[in-house]
Amino acid sequence: MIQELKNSYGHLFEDELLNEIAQVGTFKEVPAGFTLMSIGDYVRGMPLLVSGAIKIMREDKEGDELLLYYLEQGETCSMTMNCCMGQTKSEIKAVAEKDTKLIMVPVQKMEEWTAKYKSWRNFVFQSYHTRLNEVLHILDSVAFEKMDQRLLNYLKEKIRVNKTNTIHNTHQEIAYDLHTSRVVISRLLKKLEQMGRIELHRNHIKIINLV
Amino acid sequence: MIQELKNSYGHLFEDELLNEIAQVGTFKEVPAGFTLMSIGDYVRGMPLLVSGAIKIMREDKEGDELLLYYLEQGETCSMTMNCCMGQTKSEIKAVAEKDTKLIMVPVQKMEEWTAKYKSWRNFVFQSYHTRLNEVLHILDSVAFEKMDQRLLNYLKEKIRVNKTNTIHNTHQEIAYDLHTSRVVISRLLKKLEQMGRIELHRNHIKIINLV
DNA sequence: CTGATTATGTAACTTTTGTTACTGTGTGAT
DNA sequence: ATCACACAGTAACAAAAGTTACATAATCAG
Repeated sequence: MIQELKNSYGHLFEDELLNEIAQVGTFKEVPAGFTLMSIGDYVRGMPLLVSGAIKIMREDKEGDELLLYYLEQGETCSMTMNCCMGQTKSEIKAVAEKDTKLIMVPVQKMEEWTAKYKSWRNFVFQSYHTRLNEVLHILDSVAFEKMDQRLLNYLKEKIRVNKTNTIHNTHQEIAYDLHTSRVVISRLLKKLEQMGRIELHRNHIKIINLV
Repeated sequence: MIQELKNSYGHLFEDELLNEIAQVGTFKEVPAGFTLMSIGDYVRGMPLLVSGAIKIMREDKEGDELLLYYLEQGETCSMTMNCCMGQTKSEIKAVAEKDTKLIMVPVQKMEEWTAKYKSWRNFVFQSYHTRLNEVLHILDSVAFEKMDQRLLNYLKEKIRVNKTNTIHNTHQEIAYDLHTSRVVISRLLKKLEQMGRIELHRNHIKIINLV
């Protein structure tokens, strides 16, 4: 584990902190599609991403969903910290977007390290900073843009995170992520295909040019 | 200033920190409607609210606006911290909702105090925590609710912050806050009036019962 | 008082999004 | 092969939100 840790976090944390993480953290490997957290779960640990990506979604009591952002290598989830601090249950859902390796750190360590290590403090602040900005961008997208533009943003982000030109999702899954209906997504995707920007296939979409 | 400071922050910070704030902070008093910050402004200080309330709005380059939340006594703006950390320009607009008293603290002090005072650290974390949650709730509202419900939420929050049953706004102003058009707001307000839940007047709305 | 300005009411229409319903077509299990 | 099922295409319609246009009423400056 210590090697994985150093590769992803060596440039961020001092050796002493890396050792502490190695001591109290537990290594986890989850396959794509694995649900790491659901709405209502109690938060026990803080994830430090080593490789892969995790999809973070907002989910309300009625089961309405909305994609917030992806966690990637070297990142953590400030939403988790958020829940820990408030002693509240999770209001988000976390699903592995790819096969993912991560280290879980008990939440009790968080405050201790915040006082002890400047690098940890910066990491936590940086994380809050990034997540707040990402949530703001999603808010911009939902509040100011129409569904066709939101779909384009979605496809672009998806190929960035997955480093591929083929998106392996059904129209229904995309509809869930954007909180709309399958018919709406099929309609808009068909338009993109007619513009020659994508190719539609069963269970996957080939990206030609999103500009 | 030290007295104002103690009233609002005495229970949060130790005396030593209160003294430091008093030394480097500048006291400010602004009237309702005063714009404290616009999009593109550089962030020079961090506001500590002493009394009153400040309306925080998201604003994009096209001038689209959306109300995010209100800052109240004893609170600060993590959006400000957010901007400071990233060395970026402000992506929000701040307007005094009521006559407001506040203390401006130079941003340079932030990191220094974060290392030095546990109470400050907690305050900053708590602030990020609260703001992230508030932005999430706005996101829920925009993503999952229809305009009639969003308008109700808006009116409720407005009377809570202003501690009054009369809202002194034009329909156009409300439309800006919710990022919709004046006609839509007039339409929905008229429905609420017909339900006997509000009374409409020129330049103000009397709240009867929002349940 | 008069005229200009601002706020509101409302009709008529368009656009966008959401819903229902039905079709056809791959895919995989047996 | 055949059956069941999940996925996608599409039409027809409904609902919500946005737009344009105009009328009327309150307010204010001169």
